[in-house]
Amino acid sequence: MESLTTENIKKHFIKEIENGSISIGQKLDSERQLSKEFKVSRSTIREAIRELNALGYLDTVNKVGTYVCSKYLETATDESSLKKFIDLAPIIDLMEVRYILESNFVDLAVHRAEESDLQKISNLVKKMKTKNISETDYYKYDLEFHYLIAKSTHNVVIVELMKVIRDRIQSNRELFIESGKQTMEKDIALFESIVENMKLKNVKETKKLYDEHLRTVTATIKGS
Amino acid sequence: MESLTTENIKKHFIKEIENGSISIGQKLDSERQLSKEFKVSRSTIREAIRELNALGYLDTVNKVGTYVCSKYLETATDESSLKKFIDLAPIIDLMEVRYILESNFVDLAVHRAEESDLQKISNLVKKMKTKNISETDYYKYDLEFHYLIAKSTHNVVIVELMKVIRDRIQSNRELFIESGKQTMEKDIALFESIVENMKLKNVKETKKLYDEHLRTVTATIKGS
DNA sequence: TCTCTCAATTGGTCTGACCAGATTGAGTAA
DNA sequence: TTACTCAATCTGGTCAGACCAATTGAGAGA
Repeated sequence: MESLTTENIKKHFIKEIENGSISIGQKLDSERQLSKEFKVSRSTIREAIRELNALGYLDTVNKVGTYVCSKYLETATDESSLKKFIDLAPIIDLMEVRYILESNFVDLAVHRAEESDLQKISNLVKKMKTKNISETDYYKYDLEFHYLIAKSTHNVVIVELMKVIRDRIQSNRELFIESGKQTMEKDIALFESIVENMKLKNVKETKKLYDEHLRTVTATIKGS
Repeated sequence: MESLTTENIKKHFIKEIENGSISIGQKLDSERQLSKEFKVSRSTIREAIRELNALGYLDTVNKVGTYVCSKYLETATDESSLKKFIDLAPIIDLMEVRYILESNFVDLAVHRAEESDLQKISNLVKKMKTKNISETDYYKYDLEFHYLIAKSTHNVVIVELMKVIRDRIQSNRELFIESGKQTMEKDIALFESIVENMKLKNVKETKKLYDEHLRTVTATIKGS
């Protein structure tokens, strides 16, 4: 048998992961173990794992182990892929997509929201209410609210898209019009209603309220 | 000075490349040389280089050297970065997003479709009609149809998303159920009506027809 | 049964070595 | 001077064995 190269090992794992032989979240054997199994040195294994990390297939945790990436999005995203694309896209086009996505995934969110999701959203809204927050802070919380709703869909594509869209908006804050205290308070009340309706699994009402808020938000791009 | 980690080295090079301190095509020092410069072991340097290769920043040629990747700038803007993300996403999640997008951007498409867009769509439908095409070919044409509709929105984010979604579906064809001659013919008739209604700028009817087709399409994922 | 302790395990890094192909430059032949 | 040859050198790829610090899990002790 010919000896294996880093490239061979890499391809082997990609194949295994893509056809499902290794399932998402599964922990791989340790590097030392793998080097025995493949009869190569630990460095060869490590270099293959490094690449697969960069490619988003694996996620290695220091002193713990290497896992098939369930949250590959986080790793694959922040350096290269999706973010770069979103960051370069015209903000108008992006907001259009955002509106389409958000106004349509809200019902998925209601259906699939777990207790923990609702809890997080509740806590966020509470934070917005109790403190006399600044508009800048409010802005962040607002985006976070939308992101948490996205997370409740438990659809990784939606989550990841919303994450990078959120980041893009945050870093282009100057393009958006300030909300003003009045809108802020009105929105927070809206958030409360939304959470309550989500808890009651009241899809229709949640959707209506969410859409109302969305229209406010997306109408605040300067000059459009 | 604290000692450098693979992560540090990686970030260092990314920064240098992105701000242009290292120019494209330039050859890096040898691994042994770099390990001296950064005062780390060669393995650390190698692992950083491995990642940067996977991320598309560097290109290493066996026994020759490592070069700053000329492909880097190209890939940053085009779809390949996005592609990586889409290709890794669970197909179910992706189809959900696809459905949300498509069923909602169709009205944008009707509004914004230019003469040339309509022409292209027309031609495609004609091709599907006249020839006695195989199911495999039909499959491609179908995806192309959806893609052309997306293009008519003139929203680059939508176009890019649909492009990579289309490619992903095409390469995972086995996951979808064959349509059968009957569905095929029915669909082609549907396509014709859609084009005609687009030409008439009849948003409501187009949307209705398109949605009808979409439901057929997205219901054909095996085991869902 | 529960808590705490500690040794085994894990990934990250280091050193130093060998291989085989690529590069280069000095010396030879024209 | 010019063209060619070929060996010394350099390169990335791989290997073996070592140490570190954080994590983890099983066994000791309550």
